[in-house]
Amino acid sequence: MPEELNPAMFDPVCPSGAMPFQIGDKWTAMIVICLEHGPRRFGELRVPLRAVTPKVLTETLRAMERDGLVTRTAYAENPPRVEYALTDLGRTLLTLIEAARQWSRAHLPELLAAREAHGRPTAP
Amino acid sequence: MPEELNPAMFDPVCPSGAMPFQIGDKWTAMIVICLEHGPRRFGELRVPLRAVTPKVLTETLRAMERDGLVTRTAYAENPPRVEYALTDLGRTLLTLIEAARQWSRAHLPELLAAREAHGRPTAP
DNA sequence: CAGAATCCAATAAGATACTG
DNA sequence: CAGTATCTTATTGGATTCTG
Repeated sequence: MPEELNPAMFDPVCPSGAMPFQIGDKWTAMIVICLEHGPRRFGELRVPLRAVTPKVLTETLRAMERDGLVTRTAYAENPPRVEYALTDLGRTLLTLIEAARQWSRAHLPELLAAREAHGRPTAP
Repeated sequence: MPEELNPAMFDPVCPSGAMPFQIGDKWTAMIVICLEHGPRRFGELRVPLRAVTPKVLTETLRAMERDGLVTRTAYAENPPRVEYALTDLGRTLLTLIEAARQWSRAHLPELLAAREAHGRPTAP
């Protein structure tokens, strides 16, 4: 069973917002990363993804389920418990995410520098 | 000097719209691919990208220029001529694009099948 | 706990027309 | 040719509130 998710996993210092690519929609890649080491409950995902409203998180998870990237398992308990897990297909995205991360480590600083340099001349 | 760009390069049969990832904004990856084998003029890019309005194409190219992905060279001629070319940084995106294409070849059919299967039960 | 329902704001993008 | 200028629309995402 996996450890608890680090609340600061996707903090602003993590430049995921500046990356020039996106897997699925805005939160898909982060969800995949959260599920990498085992299933997670809805509330668990909300910890590192506290910037996402439950509505959007639900929408994203439903879309991922529809695309065969995650499974949703609801246990008939009280209080309710729902677990999300990566499918084999969803797991294949990890390779791509890792490639994106490697690109970022290697080249994102250069991109951001270029953005800075071009941002200044047009700034008021 | 490169051949002319194939107008059908990104036709609807090309599932780029269904891919669960995106490099830059909507048209960035296609522009990178168009520039892979050498510089291209604005009008040349409009051939395979005829679904893009000049406004959006300009915006995308400007953003890419700002991020150091392409260079823009305007020749003081009449009629005017402008050429866009990949920078070294822009060229590094080709690796990532190729990774995305490989993922698609390997797994996109499965994703689309899952989407089909889940789409039917909820359809009215 | 795991969401559903409703409403709203921001952004992206397309249509259209015009110009140095 | 290579854009610019407006305008309008569509899509996302977020805020807020409520519930089985």
